[in-house]
Amino acid sequence: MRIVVATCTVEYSGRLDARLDRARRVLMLKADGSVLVHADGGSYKPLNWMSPPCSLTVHAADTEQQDLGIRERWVVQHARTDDRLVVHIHEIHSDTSHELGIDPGLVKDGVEAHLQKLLAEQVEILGPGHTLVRREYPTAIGPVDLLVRTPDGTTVAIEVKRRGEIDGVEQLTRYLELLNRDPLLAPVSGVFAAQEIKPQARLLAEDRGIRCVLLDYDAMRGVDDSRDRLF
Amino acid sequence: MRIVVATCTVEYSGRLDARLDRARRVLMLKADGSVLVHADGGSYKPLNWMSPPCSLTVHAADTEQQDLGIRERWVVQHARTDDRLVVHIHEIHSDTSHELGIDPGLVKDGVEAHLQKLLAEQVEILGPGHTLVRREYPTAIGPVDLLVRTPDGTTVAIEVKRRGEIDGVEQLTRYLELLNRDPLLAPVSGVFAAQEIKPQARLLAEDRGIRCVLLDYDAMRGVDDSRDRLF
DNA sequence: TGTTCAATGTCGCAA
DNA sequence: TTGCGACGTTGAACA
Repeated sequence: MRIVVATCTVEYSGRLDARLDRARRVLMLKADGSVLVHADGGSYKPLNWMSPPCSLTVHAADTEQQDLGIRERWVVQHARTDDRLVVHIHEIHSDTSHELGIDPGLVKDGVEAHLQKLLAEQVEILGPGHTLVRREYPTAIGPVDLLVRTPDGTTVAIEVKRRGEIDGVEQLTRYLELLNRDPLLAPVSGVFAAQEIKPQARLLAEDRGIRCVLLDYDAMRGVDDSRDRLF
Repeated sequence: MRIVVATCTVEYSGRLDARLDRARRVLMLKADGSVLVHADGGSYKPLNWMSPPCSLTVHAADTEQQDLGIRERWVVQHARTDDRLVVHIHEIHSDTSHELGIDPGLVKDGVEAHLQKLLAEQVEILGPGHTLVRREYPTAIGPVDLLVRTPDGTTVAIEVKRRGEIDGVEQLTRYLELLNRDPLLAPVSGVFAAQEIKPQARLLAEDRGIRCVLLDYDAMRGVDDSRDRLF
């Protein structure tokens, strides 16, 4: 990893054209050839960047560029697409390199897949006597998260989300429309299950006869843990 | 902007829980308090981070932590939410600070708006005798990209996208539903026009009687260029 | 390799 | 502030 603090201008062309006027910035050059241009603010997203696979070539400035105060011209070319980043180096304030080695990587807990798995195992959260038909029930427009049967034999399609918003309700609505065309399944009702449900999503869901269920991840995980201890 | 190269472990808790085991990484501390944890690979996204507004407090390691080889404990707390990032510093390899000033920011030039403009000018792409009613035709739920009339007088609502996905079909469906309530316009048919249409989006569109049209951006731009030369 | 869907998405605009 | 759509989305899982 090489880190350069430099006064520079940057041009990107590829999926769009964009440019950064002259200013002091941090350039992060990673071992895989990728380049990040960061300012002292904004979020984690760089102002501009090139993703791997790509390669950096450094050119000395020609006379005309030198007259403009440019010392070097860095061209970062993507390996497969015609995306290209050009950095004009006016002045280098710092230039250091560091060996980092391979990172062990991020370990995550609490994503949607976990929620879905836990709910599949604790399907009685939806109501007494509910049984799981299957997870990821396939349809022509994609898999339904969970398909469940109630004690009276009704089929229920369940959409699981971490955060329930309108697009999740739309998604479930599409599934329900499709599933209800199947005479072997119909009538299929819907449940929108999430850790958090936005008011507008709840409104839309209930307007369409879809039941909303709030999930308590910690409690569900607690049940899961205690089962682990039992068996 | 402070840049620290350190051997560290990192823990995040907030919208989910995540942890990074001990390794050498780059920590970028921005002027607004935000922190980025970068490895020597991946893309522009950090392994872990905290977005502003947030604040960093540094604690000396207690005896137990010192025994584990930890020298400092950095706590980055988000100002409004309970998102928190904890960095355990085992060893600092480099620690530098740089004044960058305020960045003039990125100047962009978009593509999607251009596609819409080109199609408005070349509306015959949709079929012979088609004429433009107007671009950005206003409705209660937002403007329709293009409204067009066929030779037999039928009205057509067109949604233009660079990449046609399910969201775009949903959007057009909502417009069509609304437009078809207007007795002066109805019946209004729909066209989903994009440089690229995903199979599932095409399936959904056609199921709803919406025609799909692939746009050739380069060809359309070519026509535009040759017109520029003519007139 | 291509497609689909989640994401600590982030970002920007408008009501 | 919230909602909504676009993004050079990125990233991962799966066919």
